[in-house]
Amino acid sequence: MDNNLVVHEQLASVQRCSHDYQVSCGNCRLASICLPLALENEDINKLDDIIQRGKPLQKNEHIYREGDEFNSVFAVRSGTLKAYKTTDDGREQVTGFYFPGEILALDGISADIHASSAMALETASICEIPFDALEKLSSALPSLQRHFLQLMSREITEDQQLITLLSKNTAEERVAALMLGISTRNTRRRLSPTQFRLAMSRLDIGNYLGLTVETVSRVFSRMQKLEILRVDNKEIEILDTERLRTMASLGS
Amino acid sequence: MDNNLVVHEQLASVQRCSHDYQVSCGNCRLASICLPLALENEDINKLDDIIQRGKPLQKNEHIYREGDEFNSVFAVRSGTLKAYKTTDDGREQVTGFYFPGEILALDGISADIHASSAMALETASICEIPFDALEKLSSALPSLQRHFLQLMSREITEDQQLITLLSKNTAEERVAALMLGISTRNTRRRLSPTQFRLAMSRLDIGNYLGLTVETVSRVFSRMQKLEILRVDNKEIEILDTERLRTMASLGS
DNA sequence: ACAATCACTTGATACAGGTCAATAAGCAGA
DNA sequence: TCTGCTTATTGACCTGTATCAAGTGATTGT
Repeated sequence: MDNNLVVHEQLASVQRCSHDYQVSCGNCRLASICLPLALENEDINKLDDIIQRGKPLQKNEHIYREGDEFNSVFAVRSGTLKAYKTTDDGREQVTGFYFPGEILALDGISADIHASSAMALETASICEIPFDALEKLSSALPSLQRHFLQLMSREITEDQQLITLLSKNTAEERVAALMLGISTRNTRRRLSPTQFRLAMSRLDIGNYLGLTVETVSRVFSRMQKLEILRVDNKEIEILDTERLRTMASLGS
Repeated sequence: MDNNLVVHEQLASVQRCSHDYQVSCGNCRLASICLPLALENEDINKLDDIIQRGKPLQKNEHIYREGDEFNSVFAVRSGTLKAYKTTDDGREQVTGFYFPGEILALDGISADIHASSAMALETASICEIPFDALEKLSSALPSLQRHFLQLMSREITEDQQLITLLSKNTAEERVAALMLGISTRNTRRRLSPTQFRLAMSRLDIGNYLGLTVETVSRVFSRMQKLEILRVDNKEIEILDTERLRTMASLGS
């Protein structure tokens, strides 16, 4: 319990830094994993000029909704977001979770209309990057063009991994893979790879992984019993990364 | 039976046209749905200059394999291909089928290594587009840059649709959606939307849709009994597009 | 501080689709 | 044309996860 509090405080303080409206790409601690990656200082300023920083989003607020006109892509500065589509019969499909440094709305480029909705799972701040300006700047800066194409390609490979997960893996394997994924992304962001708070509900997790809430809950309970995870509501501690990894890659 | 033969002949003759090695983007009948889309005549020639056309691939030949160095993307000129990944435990996950006019290997950009393998499901011819040259040309031709980004974005939205399909839909709905998808793509390519020959095996279909061969086979049989499809081995005729559509969108 | 609502857990039961098995129909090579 | 091999179909049975149901624990707004 006390432990959890400590983690909260760490997370909160780290995130508070970047809540600063005046932050620029040049001094953003996420620059090394976000769009500016691979840009020279001088070029970062050019990118900086086109980026708009708005006021933080509250929990459950949308950045954009499916069907909205597409004008910008968005970088997460702090907080966690989910992207989701609404199916013809009104149900929801979560297509991804987005953490600081990651880019949203890449699926809107194809039809000039957002193909999914994006909602904050907790208080979050984002950078808006007008797409027209980004395109122009990309033409002039080959390394930015290259990096942006790589980001899009990464989105494709990640979607394909999810496809494989949904198509081939058991409930246990899916949950294990998600926990490992979050752990890895935390490492990149210099946060603890073994202790974190899930911003998303069991419903969102289940929805993302193609499982019901009940199944997700049962898997968590089972993993706790096996002493692979410690689960205290949204607070997760990975106790045995090795066994978790084995579990995720089909117990081979 | 006789009917099927006629369809074969039509397909074969259409494909024979584009088997011509000397074809250029300017006179390729797929120009309107492929990369040249949105380019002026003069610019098409520039694109043409960087494209390499090789000799046709035989059935089961690979264009590239997962892990190969990434240098080019590929456009399908004729035939059908599948892209697939091999999972850690050695199983296969088909991530997509590719028809004439469609672009493969977009998932290789992110890590400069092909993230999947691509195999011909029947005799096929392809255009190789060296990526470095395409990047340079894109910087100079905004409409090419835009179109290429749109292609990548389309790949993302298509993957997301597959994610939804795998996560939410029954076996019947998945197969129905695939048949409709092929029908739609055939329309774009000015082929019959109601009669076609599947280049892929039941195994590939099942693999793509997260189902076993047996289930795919049973679904086909059921749809035949309901007089929605006529199935004669790989030959498919859609008898009732409306009911097929209802089936695909969750019987609502 | 208190409802009232919402999120999560756990158990009992049902069913879609997987697995195993046997057969039939295509197809490639001799 | 025959042979052997691969692919597809069909049936019987089994299992993992959904569904339904009940209860407990969080969170939110007043």
